[in-house]
Amino acid sequence: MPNVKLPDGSVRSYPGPVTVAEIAQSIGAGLARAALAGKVDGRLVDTSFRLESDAEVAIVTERDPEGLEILRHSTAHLLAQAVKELFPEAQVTIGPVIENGFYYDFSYKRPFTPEDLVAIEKRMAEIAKKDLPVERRVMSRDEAVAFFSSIGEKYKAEIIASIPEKETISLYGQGNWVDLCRGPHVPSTGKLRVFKLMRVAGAYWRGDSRNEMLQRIYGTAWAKKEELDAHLRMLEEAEKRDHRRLGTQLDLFHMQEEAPGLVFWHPKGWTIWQQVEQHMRRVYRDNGYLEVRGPQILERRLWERTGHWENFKESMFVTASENRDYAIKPMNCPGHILIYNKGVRSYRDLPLRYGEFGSCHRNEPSGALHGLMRVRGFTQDDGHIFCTEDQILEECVAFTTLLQEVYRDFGFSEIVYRVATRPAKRIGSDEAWEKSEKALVEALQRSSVAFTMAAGEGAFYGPKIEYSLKDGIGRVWQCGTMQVDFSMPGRLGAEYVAADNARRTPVMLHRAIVGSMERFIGILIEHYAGALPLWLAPEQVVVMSITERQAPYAKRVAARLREAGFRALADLRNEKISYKIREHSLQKLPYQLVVGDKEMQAGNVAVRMRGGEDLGAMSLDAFTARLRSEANAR
RNA sequence: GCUGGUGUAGCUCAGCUGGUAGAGCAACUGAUUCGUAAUCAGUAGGUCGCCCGUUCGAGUCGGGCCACCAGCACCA
Repeated sequence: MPNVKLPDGSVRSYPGPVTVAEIAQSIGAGLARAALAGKVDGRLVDTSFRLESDAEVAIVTERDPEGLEILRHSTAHLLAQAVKELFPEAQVTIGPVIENGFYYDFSYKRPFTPEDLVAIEKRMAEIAKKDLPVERRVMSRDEAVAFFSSIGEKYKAEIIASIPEKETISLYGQGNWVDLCRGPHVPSTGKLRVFKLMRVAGAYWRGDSRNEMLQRIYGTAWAKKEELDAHLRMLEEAEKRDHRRLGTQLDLFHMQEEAPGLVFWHPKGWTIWQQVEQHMRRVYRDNGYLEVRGPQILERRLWERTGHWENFKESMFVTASENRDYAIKPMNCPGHILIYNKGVRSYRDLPLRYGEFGSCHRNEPSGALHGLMRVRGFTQDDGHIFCTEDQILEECVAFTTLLQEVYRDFGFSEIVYRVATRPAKRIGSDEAWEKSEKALVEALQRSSVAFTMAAGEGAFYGPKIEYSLKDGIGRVWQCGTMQVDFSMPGRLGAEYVAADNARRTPVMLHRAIVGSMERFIGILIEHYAGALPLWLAPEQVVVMSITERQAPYAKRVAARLREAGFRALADLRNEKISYKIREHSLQKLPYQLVVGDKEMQAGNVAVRMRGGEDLGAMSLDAFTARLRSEANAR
């Protein structure tokens, strides 16, 4: 006689064992219809789940986040069923839920085409309409392996065979289609109404590039049609913000075949770069960093000593001269150690902080290249802090604070923190790893921020904190990093004289805030959809004459703005004012000044802001004061 | 690197079954001198990604390569 406690605190008693569906029905017919699953004592179950004893029960509907996930998961099954009906020879593998949707991987003799997708989606809708009941059953592991082998699903059999022997396996069936699955699932296919297949792409079996490549079909699924439409609109919006597209439209940079993965910065793009670089240079200066500059090319033997040759020689650009081999630097730290090594360092000099806008080249695989986001030639705001073990914590805390300030300057308020720990392929002692991982964790705890652990994702020479920022449309970009390195200073012979006059090896901290300048500018472009804030905008003000009569005045106004330190230009073309406004609006200039006879006579400018707001006429001094305060505010 | 797709004027794109290229915008010239998101007219602009092949003839068909796009793998 189970007593069921509902989320509102009320308790209902049932005469005997009762299913989640029956509980929903007893509460109301509407809830019974909406029920997708149940939550019994915090555990998600099917609506067919039968309670034998007292429990806390919640009915999960599409309004719950878990409900949406179940909907998506069941839609992945629906996809697999449709594919098997249309292409019986296809083999199923896995079909998990991902952000905004799901995918399912298939093995098939040929790739699926866009036309196939249309047919599959149609079949999915047909199956959903039949409202087939979804039924769960359990088997022992060996039975399940035998079952999937018997129906020719060798990938499924392989997955199940890797599950521990004792576990029971749940299967879900709808119509004449059965899949291995932990569940839960919706009670019937009729619950699946709002979905859309998005694309096909290759994906390796079990995520390993040595394995066979499968066909992955991506889809999206939602509770309501309006949500799907909103999602599709968001994708369109993201496409409009694409930095590659805006880079062309706003004439910021370009890339071309002769230099894959390398950037040609145009005058306007380079102006943005300079704003970012000058800002970061101020950050170095104001926080105890000394700016340095190392050479682009260093001898191969040096990279052998650092361990990079062994780990990354495939992705280093190499060159030779006379009898010696060189590599174009893929990172700046060895150069900084060589600078450190010139001269005897005392413990009194530590922490010693070097910063460089270091230009690096890495021969990234062709398939990885992506606009400014993944390039072969990039520039890091790379800093290295030489310190003692006792100073690590303090430096990490200070760096985290600094990074938060810089991200705020650039307009990013949300930061995601992760600590990446020792990978399988690594150098250095376990004690050193232990100690440095601890220091990173403690630094974040001291900074009072929430963080997650990423086991095995550290660099080969040390663990790291990864700092990611969230952009204007919610995407997360990893930019900043703080890495402890107990190995490289020793490998390159760095040392300092301690208080007891002994020679010790310093710890090196690798740190970056914006990371790659190229990528960060790409992120800025997308974050602001090209409409950069005043201090970053490549062109800040345009002065537009209405007729030729105001040309000399417009020129003078633009010149005075430039003298005041702003990036101003004059548009004196013989075009209608509305034409000029349209052009400069498309170029996303923050301010447009209209000067006609009225303004010229009064010595004023008529101010139009980006977005169309008309601020009316004001004196040039008043306008300059406004610009100054806006630019300083960041 | 792997799977699939794409590559035509500065940009966006059209060009059916092979018969030596077309539009809009931009550019240039002229007219217009105009008050808050496109004035009118004219002109010029292309080794159709590159190489090889099939053919009387290739932007179009076949092969190879390159680059880009999506995803996977990778990312010191």
